[in-house]
Amino acid sequence: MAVSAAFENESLSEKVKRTIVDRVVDGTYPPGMRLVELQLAKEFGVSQAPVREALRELSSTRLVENIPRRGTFVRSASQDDLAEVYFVRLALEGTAAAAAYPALHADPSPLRNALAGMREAAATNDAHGIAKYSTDFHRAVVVATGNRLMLEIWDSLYVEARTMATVVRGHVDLHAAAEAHVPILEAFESGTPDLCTKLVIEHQHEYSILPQE
Amino acid sequence: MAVSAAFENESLSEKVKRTIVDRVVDGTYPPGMRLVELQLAKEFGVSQAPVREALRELSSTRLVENIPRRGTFVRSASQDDLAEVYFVRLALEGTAAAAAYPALHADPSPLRNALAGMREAAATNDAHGIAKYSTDFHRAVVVATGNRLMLEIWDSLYVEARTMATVVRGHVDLHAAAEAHVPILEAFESGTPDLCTKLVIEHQHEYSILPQE
DNA sequence: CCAAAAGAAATTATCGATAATCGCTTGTGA
DNA sequence: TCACAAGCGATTATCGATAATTTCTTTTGG
Repeated sequence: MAVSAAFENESLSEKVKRTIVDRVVDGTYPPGMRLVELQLAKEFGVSQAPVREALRELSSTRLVENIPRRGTFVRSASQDDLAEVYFVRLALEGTAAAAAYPALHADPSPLRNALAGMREAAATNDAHGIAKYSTDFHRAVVVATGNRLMLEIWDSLYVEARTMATVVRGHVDLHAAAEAHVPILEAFESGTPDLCTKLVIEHQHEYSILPQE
Repeated sequence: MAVSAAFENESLSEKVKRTIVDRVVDGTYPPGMRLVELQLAKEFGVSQAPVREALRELSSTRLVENIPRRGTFVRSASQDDLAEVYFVRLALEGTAAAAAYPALHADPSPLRNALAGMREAAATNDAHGIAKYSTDFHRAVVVATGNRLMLEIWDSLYVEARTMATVVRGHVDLHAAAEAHVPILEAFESGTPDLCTKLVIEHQHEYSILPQE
């Protein structure tokens, strides 16, 4: 079978979705490529329905673009598109930071664990790991607000996938990427809500500019 | 035929979608109600596929909730849920305001038109109109950032639908609601980006608290 | 009388087939 | 030669039917 079978309890359309996400992220399906429903269905050994469903869902997250009656295409990860994502992250995470302060000040372990993960990944030169734990770190801030809607929206930005693409392609200094999170952690531990917001926003700005060569 | 036929060129699933949105907003499908695919299909005279597709899409916009293999349900518009929406709006619109400043300072007509619409609606005691133009006003701020992703996310919050529900049910003073937007307009015309952000956030706060009786 | 299990009913997920539509190619007439 | 229309191949949108799963009901054993 072509689609991953990792999560046994998953629906077909979810498996298909994960597979397509992977292939878009790793470049197997390059930007602009047309994704034909029946073609993918054949490739994955399923019928059109789950593929169509997966594509529609990915379209709502902007990983692909669906034009009615015409088809769906892999979105270009152009600089402009990435900039839009970073701006939205800035809005969400910046606002989330102050709201998350009480919870994370009381228990900063989610941030600490993520930082520890990043450091270990940096030590072993593990780009995947950096992407994962960096995502964990930022996600923890949103989680700590207790706002499920914001978390859902944040998740729909596919931060991990995009971070991975950036890290893998962009020759990012892994150690520096890990340590860049330290001031934010410290602000939650011993700073103020406003400082947290400020640092999160600055952090976002750095990365929204860095990734271009 | 049960589904509206207004836009002739629309796909079935879009017609179905619009119909469901209408019925959720006007309370025909009350919060918590289970929406059974084949049942709706029969009601609308279509097959399961377009209904399923419509429901999935509405699920991605959070108007309904889809639980895999279990069904989809109309989301409750509880106070908590509304608070989450307002917090996300605060994050998006607050951040958008400063970024929108140059464009709206140069040409504040979208805001002016929306305000004019609100005033007219208030004069004729038109709750629908207030909801529509108030939505236009806030949306214009997001539009002016030029960030399509943020606009899509903002749109997915169904601000107009929720505003309408609030206005219709909540005995809101229409004149006051209209005039509350004046300081924001003035800030874009003759203030600073930071002031815009500040006022937009305050405006959001007011309304995130007002609607409870 | 109650808890667990077996069976039945309802509903979602998926399938394979067909209808509708789109974009391209080819042919036609000026 | 070129604008345009008819025809064709490819693909999306929709259908009706079936498989898989969940939920509800009933039965069984203690």
